[in-house]
Amino acid sequence: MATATKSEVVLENAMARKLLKALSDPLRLQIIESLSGGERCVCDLINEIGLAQSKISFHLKVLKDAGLITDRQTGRWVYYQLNIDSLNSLQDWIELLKESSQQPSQVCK
Amino acid sequence: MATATKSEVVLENAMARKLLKALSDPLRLQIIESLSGGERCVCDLINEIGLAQSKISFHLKVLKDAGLITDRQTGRWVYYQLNIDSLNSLQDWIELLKESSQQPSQVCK
DNA sequence: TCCTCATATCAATTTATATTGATGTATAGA
DNA sequence: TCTATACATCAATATAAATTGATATGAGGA
Repeated sequence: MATATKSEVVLENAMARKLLKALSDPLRLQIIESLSGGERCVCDLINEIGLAQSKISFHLKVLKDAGLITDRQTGRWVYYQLNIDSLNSLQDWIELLKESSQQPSQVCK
Repeated sequence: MATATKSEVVLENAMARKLLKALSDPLRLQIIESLSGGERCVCDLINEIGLAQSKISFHLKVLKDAGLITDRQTGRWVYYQLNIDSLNSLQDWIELLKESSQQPSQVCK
């Protein structure tokens, strides 16, 4: 059983909000799923996904701002990688949701 | 270590897409977080969240269509509850993402 | 049957988000 | 220093999603 304090829960919620927002776009999910195979440079992502460079770049920024991915530059290339910590946070948040969610309601009348 | 086949992964992705989209709205998250305390009727949600009934109703529908919540009617009241299965699917999807994501990239040149 | 209450739905509008095509910036090599 | 390449950013536009206020549905009680 998880033992998060109230303020931890609030923090988790704020973080989950950002992460889920970033994950709500199909193209961003494609990027995420591609990165789930390991680190990739932007040029590879563009080839793999086959869409405009500015589009990919825009969505990479959204994902990065949300903390879902990290980047590292080497020469002219920028490599992106999934940020495992953010994925763990999301899993934790879901775990907390599940905890007491099966309790029956008060009856309305 | 998870052992999903390729087609299972594709299915997980399609499902994750729907769930994440539904979870991307702040008001829907509020509803979800409220339901994480247990089943609630719409009237309680409206009081708790303090927003227009049509708004709450609209977002409940989105969540229900995505499979995140289930409903049950009793008389004039409708009770909503989190669907644990959907939360489990989401956790599984995240788990798969994490699996080989830390592999280094091929070097570009 | 008529009225009220709980909830759902709808059309019009507003707001948020993504796309496009062009331009900017930094790096590396000639 | 000139050019090409990799990537980021921007302004304009297009698209999608949420909000609003009104109306509809359907259950229960008088």
